[in-house]
Amino acid sequence: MHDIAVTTDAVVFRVGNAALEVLLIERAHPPFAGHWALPGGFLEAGETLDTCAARELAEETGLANVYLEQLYTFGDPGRDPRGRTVTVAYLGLAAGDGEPLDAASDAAAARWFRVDALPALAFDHDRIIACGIERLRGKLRYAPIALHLLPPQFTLTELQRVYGLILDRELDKRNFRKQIRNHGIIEATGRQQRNGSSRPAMLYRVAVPATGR
Amino acid sequence: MHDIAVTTDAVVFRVGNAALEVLLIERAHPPFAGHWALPGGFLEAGETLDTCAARELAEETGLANVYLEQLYTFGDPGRDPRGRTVTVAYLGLAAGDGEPLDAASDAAAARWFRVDALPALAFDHDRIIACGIERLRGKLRYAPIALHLLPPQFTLTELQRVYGLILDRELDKRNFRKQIRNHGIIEATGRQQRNGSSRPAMLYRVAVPATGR
DNA sequence: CAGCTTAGTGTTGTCGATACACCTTTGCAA
DNA sequence: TTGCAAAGGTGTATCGACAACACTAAGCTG
Repeated sequence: MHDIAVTTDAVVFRVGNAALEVLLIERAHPPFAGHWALPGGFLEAGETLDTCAARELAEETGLANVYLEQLYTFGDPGRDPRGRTVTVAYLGLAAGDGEPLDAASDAAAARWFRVDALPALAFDHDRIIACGIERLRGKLRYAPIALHLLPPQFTLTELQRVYGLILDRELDKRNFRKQIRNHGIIEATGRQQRNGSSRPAMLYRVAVPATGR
Repeated sequence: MHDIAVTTDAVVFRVGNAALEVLLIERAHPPFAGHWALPGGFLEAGETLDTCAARELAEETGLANVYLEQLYTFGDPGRDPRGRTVTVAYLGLAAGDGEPLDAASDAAAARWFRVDALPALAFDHDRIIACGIERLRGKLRYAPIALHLLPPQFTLTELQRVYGLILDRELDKRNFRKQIRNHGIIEATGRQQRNGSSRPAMLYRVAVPATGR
């Protein structure tokens, strides 16, 4: 109506080898062609904002089945050289087990970048990523979102690594395990995982809180 | 660009006589003329989202100098019968001391309603208010936002009343005062307030954390 | 000055968070 | 076969945050 465009952008995190990583695409078209940016694009006629974020993410990077929640909306005039654009940013969490990426649509490439070594970014996407990190850290303290950053079965050491890397500090193994057990949101599967030449670790999964009865 | 309009809406709370209240306007024009709704309106060319929310609130209700922060963005297709509209909702907090309201612009009237006795609302504004209450309760636990619901000087009893009404449960006076003192975000002014025929109460204000030095 | 109304104050028990060190299980190589 | 390297797994003591709980103080009114 007032010549305003609405887009969504997704800040998708995973925990890589040794650091928190964010998913970026290389823009195939102007503006900012050749620059790295968050996956996202224009809201289409019949779809919800949530759907738009998931669709654009899948189109440009091939990632599906990613946890997504709304993050913040950015609409400063001048943030897009094409004209007035309001973007609804989403926070996404992907398991670190390396679902393959598949750049397509407006993306020339798609890659994970360590959050402490980001390239130059298009638009105000650096601000949006900073906002995402802040939210991720904050929410980790009171919500079990870290589970979205792991495959369906995982060891306690892996889970602790996720917390440690996001909060950027070392955690005590015994205290960590005690907390997790008290909250009771995960449960042991019977299975174990062997990691090379050391003692195997118990695998855990998210506990479903006694449906039915 | 894609025939999408962007608006802002403000969910402004205050603590009234005996309950949490939200500010509504009576819509002067279709759609939903005569219905109650949140104050808000279309984003204009050069302004930020924050500015738009403050401007629309001031235009329609006369309230200025209200604390505002972004809440959530609603964009489901069908939420506005005129066509596709995405609204960025804001959470607002006003002091309960009764700055007078002044309905104008698209508002035929402006009034405070108890959140437990809301009229029928336009659009999806009931959902937006529910979202605002949830955020207010959640944030109260870890951020000193209750101070925005009081005048610059206030008594501890008043502050406790604010917390109690928002959380909807009784709080222990001694424990409450201990917590507040420990957090150290407010300080005593020298002044006292007389409330009729009883002992006067000490007035407090927000402590500025030692600027300068 | 008696009585009403609101302001203001401390102690105790419980629970969650932190700090901290050793034994166990496996694979591999000497 | 043994011993060594590498990661898994476990318990206790201390401290600070939070909940429960009852009386005295100051001012006004009749």
